Amino acid sequence: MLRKINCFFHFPKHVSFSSSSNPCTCQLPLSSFPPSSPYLKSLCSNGQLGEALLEMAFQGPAMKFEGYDALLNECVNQRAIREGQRVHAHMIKTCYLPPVYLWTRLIVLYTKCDSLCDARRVLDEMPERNVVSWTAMITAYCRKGYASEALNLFIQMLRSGTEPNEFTFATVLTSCIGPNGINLGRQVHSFIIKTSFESHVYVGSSLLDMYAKAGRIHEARGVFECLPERDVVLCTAIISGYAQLGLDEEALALFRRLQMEGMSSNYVTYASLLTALSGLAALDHGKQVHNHVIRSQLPSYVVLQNSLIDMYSKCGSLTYSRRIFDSMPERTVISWNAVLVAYSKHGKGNEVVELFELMREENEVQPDNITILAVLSGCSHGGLEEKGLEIFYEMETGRFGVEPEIEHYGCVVDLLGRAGRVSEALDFTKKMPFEPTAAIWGSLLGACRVHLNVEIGDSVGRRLLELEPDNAGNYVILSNLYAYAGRWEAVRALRELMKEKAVIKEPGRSWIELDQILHTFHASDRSHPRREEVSAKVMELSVEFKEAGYVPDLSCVLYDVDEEQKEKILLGHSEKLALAFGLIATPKGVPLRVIKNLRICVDCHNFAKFVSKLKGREVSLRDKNRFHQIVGGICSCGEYW
DNA sequence: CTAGGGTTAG
Repeated sequence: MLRKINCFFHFPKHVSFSSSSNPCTCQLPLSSFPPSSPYLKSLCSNGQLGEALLEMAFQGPAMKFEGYDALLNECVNQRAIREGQRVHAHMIKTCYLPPVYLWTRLIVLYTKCDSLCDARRVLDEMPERNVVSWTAMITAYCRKGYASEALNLFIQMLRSGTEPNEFTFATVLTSCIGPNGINLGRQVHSFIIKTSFESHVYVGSSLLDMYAKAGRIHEARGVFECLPERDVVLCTAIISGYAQLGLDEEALALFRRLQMEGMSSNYVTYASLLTALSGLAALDHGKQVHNHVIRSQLPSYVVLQNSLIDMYSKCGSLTYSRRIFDSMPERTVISWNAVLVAYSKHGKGNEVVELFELMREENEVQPDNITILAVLSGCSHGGLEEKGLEIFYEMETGRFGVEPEIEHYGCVVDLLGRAGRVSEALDFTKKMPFEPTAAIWGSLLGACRVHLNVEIGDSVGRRLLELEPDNAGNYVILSNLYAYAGRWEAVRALRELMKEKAVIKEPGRSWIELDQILHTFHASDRSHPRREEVSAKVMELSVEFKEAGYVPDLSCVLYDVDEEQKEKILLGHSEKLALAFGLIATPKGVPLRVIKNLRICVDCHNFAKFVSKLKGREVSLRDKNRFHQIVGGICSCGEYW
């Protein structure tokens, strides 16, 4: 209605203006009034999409490029798909022939409104396409995770003779992520070199990320070093590349170097850095990053807060972890998962269950498969097998909206095995709808070792060795079990088999952080400046502990040497070195926080209990899977890990 | 008009 009034107001003015240039205009019928593009544009820029659509209807076939452009622009801004469809329909009805630009705006509109089919239809039906139209569609497929559609379309684009540009390359490479995409990615890389886009930062970041995510970190680094220009995203990509591969020291070192060279950081950079610090359990560094984040008054980014939750928990500080979680103005499922995992790894089963109940009560975010995994493994580590089973059966009814996957079944096997219900666990693996993985057999074997079930352990262990002949850990556990049972012949046979298959054990490393320095120890590495002193201290402790009842567990040594040698090997284990160093280098009563890259061995676990009891230190040991919080000789793991 | 890096688990 408003428009009509306006129209009449404008009428006389318009006629007088037009008549001066073209005297015939005043006789034209009403429908051919020259349209008021500025008016339509102002409606659009005010966000009055409804009014603007009325104006469009009023103008009918007189609609011009500017009007459509303004309308589509605002539809994109508002993600207004229905309104956009009306504009689209109007073009068709009035036989308007849009230029490529407008067709492309339609594609963009549909992709931003998650209507990829509509977008694709436009692309297929428009009379001609340019690089932007193709790229917009490819980008949409990439973002939605439709990698093969994206790549097919890219190929179709090349066949059509359209030259890709830097936008196309930056986006299409994100669909070459993963082991299968790498070959195609290399081809795209050579194409990029041929077309001279290889020094473009956006293209470079994408390329780098592709190599990093395929585990080809040297190639990623090569791309990084060759780029003439660097920005935050590129620097973050290489740092997170290292961090995601567990190359935490490299990530940290590179961050330091780049920072000295003047790199700017943003919240993504910090999140990636925190991932590396979590891996290293570098609490002092982590706190420094946290302080920096607070001081620089960054807005509250959920992603960054999530990283902080994880960092504190993996550095052993559950309190801080929870504090971050509680202070967050908004949380995603990842925030909940991170804090659930935190409690789970610390063996706090009750807290896990409590928090999960709170999550369901608040009902702001829906649990996902990882949530349930964290809860189940929390119940397992926390000794709540009945509760865990209850939750698993509830999951099977579909109550959480998450379908049970093989990992969930694995948790139940772990749960039953840990509770000593080993044969039930074995039955469960037979009944579950998945083929058991090596991890599941491994957890069952662990249960057999702890509960000394040689019969099941024997058959499970054999299957496991067939399935995973290269994993040294399996040989160790099975050998432990045979040793407990006094089956020395079997121990020997296992050792032969290991030699035959040339299984290489990943070297065990342990470290401890003192004043922002990580002191790393390794059984056969003598590079630490105080290494001699540390070894002497271990010997001294061993003597002292033996008087108090410590008996070295020689079954932890797989080498075929005499007992004296075995004991010597045990005393060289990296965990003991790190503990001894902690005792030497910190004042009495200070808790010791030791991190190990592998599972901790039974003997070292025992040794640590003596440290806590006889030396009056709380010992926090983080191994590959979980935390061992040892106070007064009692460990939070309940002797099962 | 079209583009790159990120947090939980394993």
